[in-house]
Amino acid sequence: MLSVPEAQQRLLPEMYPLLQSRYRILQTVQLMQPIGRRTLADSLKMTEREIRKETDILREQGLLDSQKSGMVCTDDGEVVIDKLRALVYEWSGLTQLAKLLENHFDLQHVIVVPGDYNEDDTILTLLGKEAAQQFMSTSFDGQIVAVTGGKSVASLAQFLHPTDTHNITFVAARGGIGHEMQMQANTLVSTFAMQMDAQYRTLFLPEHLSEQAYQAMLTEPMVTEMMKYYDHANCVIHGIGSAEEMAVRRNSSPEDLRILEEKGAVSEAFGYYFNAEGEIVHRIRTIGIQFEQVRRSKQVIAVAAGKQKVKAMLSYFKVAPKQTIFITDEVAAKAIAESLSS
Amino acid sequence: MLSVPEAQQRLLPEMYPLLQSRYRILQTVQLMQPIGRRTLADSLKMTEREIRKETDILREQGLLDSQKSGMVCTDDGEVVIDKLRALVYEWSGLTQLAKLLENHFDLQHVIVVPGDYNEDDTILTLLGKEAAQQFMSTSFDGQIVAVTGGKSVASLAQFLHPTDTHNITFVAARGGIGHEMQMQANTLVSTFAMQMDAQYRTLFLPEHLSEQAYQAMLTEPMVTEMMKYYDHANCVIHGIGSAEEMAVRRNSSPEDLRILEEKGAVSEAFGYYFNAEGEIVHRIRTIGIQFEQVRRSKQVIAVAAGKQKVKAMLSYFKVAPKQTIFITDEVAAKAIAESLSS
DNA sequence: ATATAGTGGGACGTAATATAACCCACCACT
DNA sequence: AGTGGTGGGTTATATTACGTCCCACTATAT
Repeated sequence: MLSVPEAQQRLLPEMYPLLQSRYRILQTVQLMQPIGRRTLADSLKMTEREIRKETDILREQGLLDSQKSGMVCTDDGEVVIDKLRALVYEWSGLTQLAKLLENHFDLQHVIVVPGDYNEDDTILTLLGKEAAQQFMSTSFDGQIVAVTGGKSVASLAQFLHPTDTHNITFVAARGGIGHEMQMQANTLVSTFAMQMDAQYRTLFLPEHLSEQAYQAMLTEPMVTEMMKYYDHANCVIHGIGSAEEMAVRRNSSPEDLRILEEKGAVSEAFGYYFNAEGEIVHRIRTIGIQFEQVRRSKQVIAVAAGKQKVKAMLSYFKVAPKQTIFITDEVAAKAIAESLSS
Repeated sequence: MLSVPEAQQRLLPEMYPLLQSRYRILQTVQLMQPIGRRTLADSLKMTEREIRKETDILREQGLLDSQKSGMVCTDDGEVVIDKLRALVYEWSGLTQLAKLLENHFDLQHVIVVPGDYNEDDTILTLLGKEAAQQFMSTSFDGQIVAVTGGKSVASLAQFLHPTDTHNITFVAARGGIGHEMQMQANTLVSTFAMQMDAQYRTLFLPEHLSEQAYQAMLTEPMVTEMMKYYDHANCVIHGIGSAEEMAVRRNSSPEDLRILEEKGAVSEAFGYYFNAEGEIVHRIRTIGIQFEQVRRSKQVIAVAAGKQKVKAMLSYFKVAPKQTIFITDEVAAKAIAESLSS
């Protein structure tokens, strides 16, 4: 039997793509407000005219407001976005995709965000929004949150805000001093903490330690303190990297690169490298959270998107903790689904 | 707070008239199938091109099928029509209109069908469909149904079909031999009975009897039998006429016409004439069901539509039995609502 | 058997609309 | 004070929608 929305879609087939595109526009305005026509058109890979036509209608409907500084989403607009999210995701097959991944990888929850991470600038923002929402909706007093680096994890920052929970502590999941300060764990924990009026602990350490230096560090007070935090972490927020990409970004030694290639490393997460079968084949020699500690954590939020990371995801999720909440984009999810069915 | 359909409508305001017109087309095809583009266009007062565009889409969606003899509604199409009826009526404000009349006239149920009885040929069919549905859904074994004449009542015929109830008897609510055989009570009861595999009783009598003839008739066996039926009628299906119209159609005597005008007759139902206050001011002198017998009937179905009958409706419903189910068209309902608010 | 009214599909010139690419005055930052 | 981004306006052009016929066919009624 047909449901009413199905019947409606049957009678008005052209409604579906229209709704989807208009929803996307309104959603993007909400995320990037205030924003102008041209910037919006660039961001969504649409023509200025198309944007103009749709925004005119949205403005007429009172979902959008045009100010001197650009277009902003009205309160009504936000309500509409919230109300229709489930419907749009359902129609786009995103819910089904999510369920598929959820079952296959045996994860707690999977959220698939519409669009292509590589094509659309707003996807990263969407990922962050969903992830932040997931995190905040389950946060509790005295929570200890381990956070890794990376663009995906960084995307949460703008959506974190103080909740009625207190005494949350963000800790950098790994020590490190890198080039891209903006994306580093140490930077992120301080940003996150600031957004949420919470505490944070950083760990500034060289990325690659010699065996002696490593052993020496283990007894340092600041390190033992961090280890204690790692042991009591209630939540881990992390990204998933493709092995090559990560190794290059960390400008690993030629020796390390050789080892990684030799051992068939495909994915990386919290300093561990996994091969295609999900086995740990290497670990960055630095202070950081242990995989076992991640496994014991009550909640794990994994954020990763983009087609280029599909292989890495397929590898890592062979061993990922079951309590993981995974947030990704449509393109990656579809690619995963395809590789599973073939 | 906004509901999902409301939010949808907010985001896609142009969807509403489109849905409405497309629904109307599909509905009309169902009622008049097989039907061609041009006939359909004439019937709906639309251009052929518009009909063509919409039917092309409907055909593509598998809701319609084009045969040599014309377009027909597929099974899927009928399902879609059923599923969306409530939604379309709701959006058109028909449900609200119906509730308004229901409350004001204190009736059991009011159904308002979209469109203008005078403009659109399909409205009569729609009225009949709804009325027939109401009747059949409440029919029971051994039911005695009194039926009057008129186009509105006749419209039920094509939608009546055998149900799992037995021993239904249709009886002509009034005796009569008129010109328009197709619309006469005697003709209708036989048609209704044939459609439903039921019994029927007719009463062929002159319309206007002299006092002596009337008194003589009362003792006739066929008349007394009918009287007994009237007394046990469980259901009355009738139309509502405007007084002038009816009097003319029945080519009443100049004397009667004078009396009617003098007494301010506005509406007519089962041979009774009512003035604007709903008081009985006249009665056709012929054998027929008594108003008191109608009042005692378990169910009363009144069918009447068209702007020209609004005054009559306003008059009759001042005294209509509370168990009446009233089926009318949008234009009439709106006119009534307006006259109530002013 | 034949006439006729009605059918779906096709075609075409025209009218209406959408489109892309600008310009402009203005504002908020830097 | 400069500069990049903003919404609004405009215009020639491309595209689509539209109304209106024509055609071959068929089912029904005469």
